[in-house]
Amino acid sequence: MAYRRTETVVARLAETRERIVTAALKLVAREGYGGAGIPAIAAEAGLSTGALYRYFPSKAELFDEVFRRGSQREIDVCAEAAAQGGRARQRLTRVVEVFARRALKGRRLAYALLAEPVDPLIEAERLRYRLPYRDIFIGIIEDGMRAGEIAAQDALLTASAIVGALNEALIGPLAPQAKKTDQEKLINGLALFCVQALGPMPPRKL
Amino acid sequence: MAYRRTETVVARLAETRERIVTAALKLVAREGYGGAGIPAIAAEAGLSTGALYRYFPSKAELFDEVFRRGSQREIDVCAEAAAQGGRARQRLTRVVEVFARRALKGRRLAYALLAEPVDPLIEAERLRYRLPYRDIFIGIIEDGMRAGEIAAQDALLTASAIVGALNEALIGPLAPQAKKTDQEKLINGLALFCVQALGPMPPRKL
DNA sequence: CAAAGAAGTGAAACATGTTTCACTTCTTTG
DNA sequence: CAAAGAAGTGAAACATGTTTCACTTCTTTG
Repeated sequence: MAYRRTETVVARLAETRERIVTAALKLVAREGYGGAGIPAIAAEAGLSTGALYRYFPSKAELFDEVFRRGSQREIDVCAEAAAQGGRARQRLTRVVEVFARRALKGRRLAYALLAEPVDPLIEAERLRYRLPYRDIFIGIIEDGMRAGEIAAQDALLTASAIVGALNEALIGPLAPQAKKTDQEKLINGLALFCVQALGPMPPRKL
Repeated sequence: MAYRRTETVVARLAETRERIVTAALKLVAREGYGGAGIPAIAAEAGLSTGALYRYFPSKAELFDEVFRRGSQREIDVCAEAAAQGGRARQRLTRVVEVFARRALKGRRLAYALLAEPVDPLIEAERLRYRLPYRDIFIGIIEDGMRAGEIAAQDALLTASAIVGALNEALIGPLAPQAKKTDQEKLINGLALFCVQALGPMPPRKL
């Protein structure tokens, strides 16, 4: 045998793979899906179209990773906000504020991740990355019910509705052609909406 | 001149046009967008692919009408539910119940109209038909604020969030592969969510 | 540095639709 | 029923990407 993947090569391969994902994310964040075709991504990553296919077997699989990468940080930050203790309503408020504030800061990418029309094939991947948010809310709601802070309810339903409410209310302001809105007002309004949707504090059991 | 569009012909043309829209709606409702390509729609309407293009200059324009047709009835029913008087919270509850109940009854079509991944080109058309719902909610909220029934708030924000909450909470149950859920519980849960999100009754002004 | 095995190239092939167009059929009129 | 104008046909052309592949370049080993 005359060739073996040496450590250096393996490292470079990993680095190239990484560069592809980064390039895709960059293009999506800058130009949306229109500017993020395979040849453009390959070029941005500094390699040929054909070579890209040594790293990802299809565009769908590449974008699975792109979404994971793009979403993971946001999800982590939200999860952290949720984990910081306090009562259910406080935690929910924190998460909503963090989520909305960050989305409004990285608008173009947030728009692509949440709402920009995209190929059906890829849409399926994107949809998957809503679930972690929903699960964060489910956790908060269940804790709140257990602690008697919020009335008994279907946590899955409430959590899904909150996710939908956040996304839909943000789509307008996130859209590339949106005129700028008062962000703090929007964030506070959204947090209030979500907290109120949980319903009033239930009467204390004796 | 040897040919003139006679009334009969005009009527038949209108009828054919109508048949195209109906065929498209039928295919979408039965098989989703995968089964609703131009040739399939033409065949279902009983004419050739080429002929269809005498009635609609492009697929996007055809689907604009398809969505209008598919949504208009629902929008009308919701608008009617909103118009039936009562206080803001009652009206909101009625609209949410009507909307959700009807969506759950015509599941496949509702799924296609609300959530099924679709070509970006067509997605843009579909998005447009969310606005009427939002506007219905805006009307209710503004009436409620004027009447002092609900606290001052950004009606656009609240209405958007409600639309998003309804859609997202329904997507799961509407998806073709969903296991069946307790519909009445879902409907009531959604209505409660939305009403509570409006916030508590404001203190009466003296 | 020759041999072997991978990785990289980029033009061409493919895939998957939508849309067009040369031709045919139908409808109307005188 | 001939002439004229539309409507209808459906195979072919187009459009718009993604994906492949014959070939080249690079890396490693003995």
